[in-house]
Amino acid sequence: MNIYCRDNDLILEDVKDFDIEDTLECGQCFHFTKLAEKEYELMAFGKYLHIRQCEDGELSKPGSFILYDTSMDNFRLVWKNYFDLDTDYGSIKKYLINADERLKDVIANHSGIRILRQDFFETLISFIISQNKQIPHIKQIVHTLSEKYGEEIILNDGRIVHTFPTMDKLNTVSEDELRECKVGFRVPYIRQAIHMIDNGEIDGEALRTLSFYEARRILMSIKGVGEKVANCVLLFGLGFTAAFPVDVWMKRIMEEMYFHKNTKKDVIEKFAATLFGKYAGYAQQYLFTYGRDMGIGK
DNA sequence: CTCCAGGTCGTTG
DNA sequence: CAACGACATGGA
Repeated sequence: MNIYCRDNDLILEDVKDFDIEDTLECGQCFHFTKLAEKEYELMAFGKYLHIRQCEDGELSKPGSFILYDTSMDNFRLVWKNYFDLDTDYGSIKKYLINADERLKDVIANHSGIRILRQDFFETLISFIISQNKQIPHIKQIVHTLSEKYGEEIILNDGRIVHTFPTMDKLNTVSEDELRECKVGFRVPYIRQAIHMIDNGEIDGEALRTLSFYEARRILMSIKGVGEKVANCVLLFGLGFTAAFPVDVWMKRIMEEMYFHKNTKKDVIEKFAATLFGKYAGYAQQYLFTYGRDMGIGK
């Protein structure tokens, strides 16, 4: 990967295994807006990013991206890690294809997916909201929460965008105010999660140092956080790449590919842990997107 | 109008 | 343990 500045923009060239659309649209994050083909704006870690993936041939090398109005410091501090750009996806793909040859086609379908390394708090709240909701609804609620309680960022053109609210800010929001954001029956879940973080029972940085199962056990002590939501938080918000969230889609896909019969979620999860090991989380995201694309299971 | 959504909880068999 | 309805809200 080559990096250089051009005016106020940052140019990335020769980035392997990265497609901005694959990565943002695969259901792992919710706080972004599509501006045009392969062009997005997004907020994370209190920062705003306008990014465009170049057409092949537009710049001297393929796999090029323009990060508008972004400094090298900002990139190194936030976006490099957010997009997981230090991870070699080539070797991960080899590992997964070695585990099961059929993953070759599954990965080829959306080979530019990367597992975003997102903020713990935002991931936790977003996936508590996600239960029994469709992705567009989740995005809508995350945007509403941000507009009401996030920090303002004033862009160069004068437009105002909002970051996802901090834990301290959401901690001051009443039940009724939360309900106005359309989170419905999840209000007490969100409030309990915030409370447990506020009083120190839950600490994102501390969770990172624990074993996968220990960290998950603690996350699931939050009412409203079950195995699936906990696994999403572990994978997308805490860097546990072995986590394998099994939702309705994954259940259908795994049943179709491996079990050929109705199978319980925890059985599927154990099977995936055995087959895909430390990279189960990556496999999950390739499989999820593949299955959704193919419309597996109606 | 009915059904269901990147689920989880509490209650019954 | 396994099965099942409830839960807010919005879109098909």
